[in-house]
Amino acid sequence: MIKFELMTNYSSDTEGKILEAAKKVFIEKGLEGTRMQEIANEAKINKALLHYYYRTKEKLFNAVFQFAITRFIPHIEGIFNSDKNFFEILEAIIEQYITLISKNPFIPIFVLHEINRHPDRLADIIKSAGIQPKILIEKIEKEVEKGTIRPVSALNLIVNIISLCVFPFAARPLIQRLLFDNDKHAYTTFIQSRKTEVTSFIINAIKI
Amino acid sequence: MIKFELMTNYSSDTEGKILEAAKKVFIEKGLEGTRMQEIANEAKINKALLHYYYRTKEKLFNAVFQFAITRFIPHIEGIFNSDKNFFEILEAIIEQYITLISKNPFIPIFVLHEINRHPDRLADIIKSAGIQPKILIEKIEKEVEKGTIRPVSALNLIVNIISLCVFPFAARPLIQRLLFDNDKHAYTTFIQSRKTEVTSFIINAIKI
DNA sequence: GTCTATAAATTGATAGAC
DNA sequence: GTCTATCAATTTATAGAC
Repeated sequence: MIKFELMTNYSSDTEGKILEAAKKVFIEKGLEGTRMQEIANEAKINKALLHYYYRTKEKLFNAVFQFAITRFIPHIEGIFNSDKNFFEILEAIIEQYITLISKNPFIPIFVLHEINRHPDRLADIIKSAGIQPKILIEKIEKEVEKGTIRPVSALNLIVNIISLCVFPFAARPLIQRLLFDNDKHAYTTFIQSRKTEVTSFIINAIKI
Repeated sequence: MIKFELMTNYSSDTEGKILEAAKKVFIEKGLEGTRMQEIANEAKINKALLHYYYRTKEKLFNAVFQFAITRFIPHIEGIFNSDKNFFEILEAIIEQYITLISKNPFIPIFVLHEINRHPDRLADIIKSAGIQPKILIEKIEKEVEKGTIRPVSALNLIVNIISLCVFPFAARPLIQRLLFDNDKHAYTTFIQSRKTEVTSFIINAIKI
């Protein structure tokens, strides 16, 4: 019989409970806004037990931060291996990315805040994550050469795509209050509508 | 002779030094990441003097937060009173907004983080700031009726404009490292290029 | 592994002299 | 108004029993 530890990939159930609790609290409140006691409460264990599994607050935070980065940076490798054309690839990336962040809506503001506080933390993670923006840049420049899209700056286009996908999550309180009279459901519906709205906006901006 | 207090609009020079120091530290490190001692050092005064002018950390923070909000929300009233057409208005808004934030590049991530931590702080400030998104919404919808621009969703267009202007500042460490090999100057040049890049991107996206 | 109790360090805020 | 000294509360981290 398969043990629970193997299924969850944690070496113990308690360790898993701690990490899940830490994710919830750290991502919502940030490194300096989080109290170890609150994580312990969330995990329904004792505070001393946190330090038994993760010796310091810093180490526990690093585990959460690494997780958050993987949810923040879009995974687009698989999409290029399909037989889609450039516009269909764009559509797939945007749809997947907004869907991903919808499931972790606090990730953007958490990551943005923490990398501004400690930019050095990024250096190591970027290497281990193996991010390759060059592939996407070349893809865009090739489309420009082919004449499929306008002669846009590849870097600007990439930043535009990510901006349009991510920013509405980071600015949720502002958008919800100013544009939707603090109506939570209206905001959520709006976000979902952007999967197609952002796609058509970008395609109109770059198509010949 | 005009006194220094009148010129700076502070009731004393010390009060001004404190507020300037508080802006610098709070905006860079956030409410919970800031130590009163650090503000005192920055202002080159004693810690007790902070509490003499602003009784609590919270009150000092509120003063900084209110300032930050005024630098974060674009001021577009004047632009509508000119004889510009819709595309020229768009261009002016984007150019002014990116210029404004370039002068206060840490404001976006500060404001976004703090309004996520304490969304209730927004309610009061929004009222006193007198922001009117309805004017812009109606302006966009009128252009759609006239047939000047595509039938876009006004709310999505507004969010798109702000996203494209603000996000690159909030994500600076990520963009600078991933796309510019951590070259500070390359990033700055890129940001300036966006004044025209974002404008033409949006115009292409919405023009008939 | 898990707990209670407590140490040790940090930090917001105040008292009181000048 | 400005300072030194200190309080009081919070919070990370550890010691030690079970």
